[in-house]
Amino acid sequence: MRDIVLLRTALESILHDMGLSWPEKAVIEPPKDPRHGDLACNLPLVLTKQAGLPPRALAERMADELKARLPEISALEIAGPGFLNITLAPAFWQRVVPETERQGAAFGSGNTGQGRKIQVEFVSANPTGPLHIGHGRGAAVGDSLARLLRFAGYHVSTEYYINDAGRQMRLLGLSVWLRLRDAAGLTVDWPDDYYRGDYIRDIALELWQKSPELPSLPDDEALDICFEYAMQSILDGIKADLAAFRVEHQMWFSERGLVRAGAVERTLDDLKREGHAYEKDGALWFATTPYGDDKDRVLRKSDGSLTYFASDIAYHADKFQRGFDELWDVWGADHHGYIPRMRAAIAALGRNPDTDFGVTLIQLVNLLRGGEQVAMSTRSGEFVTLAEVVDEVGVDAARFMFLSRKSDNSLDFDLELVKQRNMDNPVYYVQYAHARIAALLRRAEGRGVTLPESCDAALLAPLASPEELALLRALERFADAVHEAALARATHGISHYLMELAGKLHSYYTNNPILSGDDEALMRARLLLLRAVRQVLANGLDLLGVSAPDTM
RNA sequence: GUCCUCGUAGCUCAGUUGGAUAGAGCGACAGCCUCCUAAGCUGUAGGCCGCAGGUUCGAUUCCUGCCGGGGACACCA
Repeated sequence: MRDIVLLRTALESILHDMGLSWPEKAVIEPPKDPRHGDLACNLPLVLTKQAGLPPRALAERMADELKARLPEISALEIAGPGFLNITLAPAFWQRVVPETERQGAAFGSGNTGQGRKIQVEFVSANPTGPLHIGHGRGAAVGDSLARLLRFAGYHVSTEYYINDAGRQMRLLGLSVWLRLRDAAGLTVDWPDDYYRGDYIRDIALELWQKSPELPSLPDDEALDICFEYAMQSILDGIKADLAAFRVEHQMWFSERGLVRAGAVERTLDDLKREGHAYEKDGALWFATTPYGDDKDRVLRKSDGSLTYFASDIAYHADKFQRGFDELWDVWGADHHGYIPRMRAAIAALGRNPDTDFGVTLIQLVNLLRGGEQVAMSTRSGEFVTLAEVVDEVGVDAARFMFLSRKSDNSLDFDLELVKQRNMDNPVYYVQYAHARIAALLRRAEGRGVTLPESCDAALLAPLASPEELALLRALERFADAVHEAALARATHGISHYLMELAGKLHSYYTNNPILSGDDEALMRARLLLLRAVRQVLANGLDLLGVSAPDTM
């Protein structure tokens, strides 16, 4: 980042002096092939036309000016018709090390968000059963997105929306009630769609023990008690599972609370008043088509009951009223078709759906065990819960697996593979890099080598080999990776960055004896470099919610 | 049927505001521990970036069509 800013500033000032301006198409970036130097800048044809010079002459003029103005440049070549390949001196790159020391855990953080208030809503699973592996993916993605955005200078709030007002929840109460009646030896008419999991029976038995009088109560009353108890019990389980998965929701928001406060009715009134809603066939419709939806959507059914969509609009209106600039929702991919109507709702609320609202879709997780599909269905009760998976493979491996792939691609999650401690499981590769450095620093300390809290340029001067410069450059790129990932509202770039940094570290570690050399100044410089690498690995892993162990 | 999305090495996937010779890991093959953690390193092989057009000085990237995988299309949540 520093390097690009440096070069860009210099180039702009040169162009300015020539009476030219920076063209849109000109890019400064690290070349894919390191042989082309640290930075490559292309000079588009537009520029040569403006300058009235042939491409080669312009490139030469720019090169001369750059060399005169930037003492940091150690090599500069003109490649092809319009490429300037620039190499910066080691001293420039070495400055990143004291920067990691100064900033510590904050190194890499930035001000991409400029304090923008963004709310990330994720998981929000109906509390009708324990979280399964698919919820786990959404949990990891949402939680890490929040960590990333916070790190990048956004003001982030995380929230779980509890859908406790709908039909599914009545069905949950009924399922528990029927289980309880069954256990009490009363007659039971099983509907087709009740919840069958063992946890329903457990809840029913637990409740019966606490309230032995329950089977003799009238249906309505008993149902209410069953529902309340079951939901609370399941929510407690969900909270515990999320906590164990290192996932934090700052706010738990109840749909029922929203409905009871009259917020849904108020929102419907507002929509009607603004001309967004109309009556047809005895139902209340929301005109979403003007905003690009396929068809208009029902808000209140002809039987008088509200749709989920109606309360969801009220919910999003409520969020905006709470002062958020942007709402970011993490949804299951089956909500794909729901996005256009939600965007329409956002627009009807007077907000910009392009900038103030966004959705991350979480594709399906195919849970496998040794290549065999594991069946999942909440209703039938045959599923592997998040808690079971975490128990089997660990939080780190599970989170890293979820976060190293784009979330809108389906993911094969093979329990046997994720348990393995090899490169099928990249989390260990990254963690191992961290642990190796920690071990090395411990050993150095044991030998009486003490490192200063903060180092100066002279101490780092010995770092000049290609591998060392590659590591320094990689450290420099961390902030860029954070910036880009934050703008993309996706964390997989961080995982890939960490894999790359760890790879460079392992290679360096294997090929360069750190402690056994006889050049003490070099040894100290290398230890300082590695300490900086460890800091960046730890910072990156923390964004993913993965631990950075000192020993493995 | 309509819309969305994906298609990159044998496998799992990165990469693209259009730029030089397209990357990583796994798997395969060949090497490296009397030495700082071998959960590691080094090297080799492996590619019409789905196909066909278009825009451009330049396309894996943008546009159109087609083929193939996945998904969404309720007065469900």
